[in-house]
Amino acid sequence: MTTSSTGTPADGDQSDDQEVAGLAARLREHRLSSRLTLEVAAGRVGLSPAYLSRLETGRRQPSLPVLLGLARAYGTSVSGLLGEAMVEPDPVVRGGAIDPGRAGGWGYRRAGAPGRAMQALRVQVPPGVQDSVVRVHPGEEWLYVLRGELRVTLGDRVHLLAPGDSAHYDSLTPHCIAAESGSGVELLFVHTLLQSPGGELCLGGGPAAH
Amino acid sequence: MTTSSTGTPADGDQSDDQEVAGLAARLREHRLSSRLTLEVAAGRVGLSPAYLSRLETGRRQPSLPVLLGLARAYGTSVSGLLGEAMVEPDPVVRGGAIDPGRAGGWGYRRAGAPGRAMQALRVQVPPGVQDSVVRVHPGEEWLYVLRGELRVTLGDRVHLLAPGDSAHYDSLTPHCIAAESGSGVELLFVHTLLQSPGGELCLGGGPAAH
DNA sequence: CGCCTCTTTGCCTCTGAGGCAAAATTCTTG
DNA sequence: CAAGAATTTTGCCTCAGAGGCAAAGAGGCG
Repeated sequence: MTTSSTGTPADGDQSDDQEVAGLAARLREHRLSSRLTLEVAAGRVGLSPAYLSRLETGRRQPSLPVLLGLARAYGTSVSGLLGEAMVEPDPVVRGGAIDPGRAGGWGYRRAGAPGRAMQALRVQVPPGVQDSVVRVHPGEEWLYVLRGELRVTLGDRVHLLAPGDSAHYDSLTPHCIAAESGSGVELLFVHTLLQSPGGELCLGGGPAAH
Repeated sequence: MTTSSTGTPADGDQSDDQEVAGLAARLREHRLSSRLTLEVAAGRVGLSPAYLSRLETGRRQPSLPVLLGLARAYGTSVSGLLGEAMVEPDPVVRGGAIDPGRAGGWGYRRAGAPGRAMQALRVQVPPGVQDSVVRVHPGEEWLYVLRGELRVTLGDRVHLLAPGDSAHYDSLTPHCIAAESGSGVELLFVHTLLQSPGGELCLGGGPAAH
């Protein structure tokens, strides 16, 4: 599914099927590893043993409440039952709804305390400039769009950020930014500083600023 | 069925409802934050806009395939849509199926290299001994049952481990262990050493060994 | 006011969730 | 090996509810 969305609606049928098939196996796995019988496990969730058997053999698909019940009964999460890759939370937080817990770390306004591992900048992205260089480096970055529309590429996903939107991501994911709107973009940029070997921070000029 | 059958098992009805209610809100949130119209979003997943509207207003519950499709369409996980607390993977790994990636860190056998932050022990838990002290300290612990049945309490969950089973958990979760079987338990115990202030490791005697 | 886009609601169909009881299979034990 | 207990699977039925369609609200805008 990391496959970039091809645009066509359903290419997911197969992977869905796979995920659901895995669910059946994982259900059985969990029950057996807890050394429970169908009857006991089913009773615990409020199901009939017959139905649970069908779930574990992939002949039925649980509804949402049943799925939640099973997850709880087995002391795991729905995500765990579905075998979902531990997806890190969406790096994009839209305007207004900025998680105070995260964006609240806003004391580092401007160039923060020198000793800090974090630095904040106010950046002007000129209209034409294409930050074509994809960057990868250790640390963490957070940015917030003040004016204009920003195109942020994180890994293979492209996000369009409007004023008020923000993004928080691991700097190890390949990333690059560019102005989407014709009049340039103004943004706030915060990142951790992991003291590059050279010691200087190459922040001065041009599109290579971040 | 969703109606909790016999009184005992299901206290989950409410939290389930809550989780499902959250789903509706989160669906809308995701779609709006992607600036998609019902029609576009629905088309992308292969649903009718009307149905998607019902999902977002909590008037319908998506089936599993639909849920998976939505998660993919919005670039998140089912877990994310359900707002599941990021559940750390089940600390208990049953016998045989020991994840090689984790249990494989087995080079520290016995008392590992002194400089290492990890140490391994072979522990005898006598029959009667109740390790009633709940421990909390920074670090990580891993244990493996060789003989007998071990009762491991992690947080508020009690796990029964048979020979071949293992558990891997953060030492910050309150934990205590005890012999379940009458003839005592024999286990391997590995943990990180975060150099206690006192400097000594109080490993010598009795039930306080870990 | 009329037109447009977007969302919600009424209503219908028909799949498939889920229970029950009987059959099949596996595990014990004499 | 046969009798019996425990566990899992299958046949069959019912009915809630998933999900589509088309029409009815709800805002914006000229």
